[in-house]
Amino acid sequence: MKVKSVDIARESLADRVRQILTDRIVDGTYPAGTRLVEMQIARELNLSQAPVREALCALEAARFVETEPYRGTRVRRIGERECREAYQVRAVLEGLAAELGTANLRARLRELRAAADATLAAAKRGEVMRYLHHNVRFHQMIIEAANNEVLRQTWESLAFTVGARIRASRATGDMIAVAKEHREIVEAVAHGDARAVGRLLRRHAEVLVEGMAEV
Amino acid sequence: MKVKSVDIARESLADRVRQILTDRIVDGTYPAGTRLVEMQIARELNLSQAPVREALCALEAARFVETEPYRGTRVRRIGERECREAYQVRAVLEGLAAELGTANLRARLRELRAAADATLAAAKRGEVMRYLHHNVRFHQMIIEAANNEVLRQTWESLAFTVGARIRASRATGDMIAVAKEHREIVEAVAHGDARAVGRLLRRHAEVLVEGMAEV
DNA sequence: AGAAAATCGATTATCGATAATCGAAAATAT
DNA sequence: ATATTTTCGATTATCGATAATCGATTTTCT
Repeated sequence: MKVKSVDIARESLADRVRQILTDRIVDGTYPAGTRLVEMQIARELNLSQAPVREALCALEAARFVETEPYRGTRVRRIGERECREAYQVRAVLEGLAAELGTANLRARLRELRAAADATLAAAKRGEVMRYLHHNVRFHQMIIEAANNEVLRQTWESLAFTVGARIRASRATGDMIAVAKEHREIVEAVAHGDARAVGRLLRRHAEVLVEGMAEV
Repeated sequence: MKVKSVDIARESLADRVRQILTDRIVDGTYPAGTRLVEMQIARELNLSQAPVREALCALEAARFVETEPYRGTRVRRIGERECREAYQVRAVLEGLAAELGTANLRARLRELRAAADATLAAAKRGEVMRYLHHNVRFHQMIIEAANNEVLRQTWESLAFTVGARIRASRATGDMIAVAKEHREIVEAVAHGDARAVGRLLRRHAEVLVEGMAEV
């Protein structure tokens, strides 16, 4: 009988490689522009080129990296323009989410308000990472309330574009102002005013776009 | 001096495979649920497993197919619900495009109107394929006018979900009604009324959702 | 010296073969 | 006869090696 080492591996090697590379890109170990050389990574992780290549293929699809034929793969660089564009798209997606999901959201009002409060609290204390965490959570709740899987995935596909830029720019400028807007949004949800929620979310994203500095 | 044969092959094998498989999925050669066996395809095209596998990876990312570890890949089946969801998302994307791009669009009003007219003409003659073609073209023009690359790509990523369902359901019900709405939209563009264009487009997509029958 | 051509090292793209895994069918046990 | 285990064929996942291509460097020619 074969004993599976510890069976931590229910996933394929390629999946694990993908996860590792994703982490490194997100946490800044591989900054924008870094070349990802297949055999280098393969040797480091003690495996062959194939699973690495597959992981890179997935990362390219998620637009984390760019690949040119015979020229290799590098971590994608996200410009101010692209980030602005992504914010505009996200804004309407969240606006839609609001109109679809305000009713559901109202049922979980307590939770939503908690997220908003946590965001504000972190902002006031200047705890950037915590602030970002709760901020994401707040928006995520809104998206999930819409109960529209296509919407959720589409929204998530923009997360990297937006997130990378935020981290890069350290644009934590007016965290407090942003967090306060969350409370406004919570109030609109409490009143069940879907249109208002949508409008606030769209404006919310627009403000963030304005507040973005060039790097 | 090197003469590049005819440079028909500037793309990798994997790219070509991807194109071939995409075509077959879109044109119905591989209906939903069809298994895509790597070595089978490789033998048919006289190449090894690797490029086929890479192509499948790309198709999975585009959500044309689904892959389960050690269980293979099959053409994705798109349900009524998912299609409805995709339409809702598309609707707000086009609404955004309208508000961003109505000014640009106005400059190309003649072209837009031509597309709308062609759609209506095809609808009246019952030429389904031509109708679909011009219909897509019309919406594409609106998206492109917005001059927002993230928006364009996001919109395009929904094309399969929506298109597959349309072909499957043969839901050509009220082509004429749809085409007539296009003319309304053209008029709003002519007046430069971005808000109205946005509203019309959102309603436009909603109507299509209603008109969708279960298969 | 300066431009064109040949060479070279590094890396990707592809190949052919093997290992791992799955589902179903066959064999065995109760 | 039914339930459990074993075997088997098919297919995916991974490997190691080779071919193709690229950019830079060196060489050659004028």
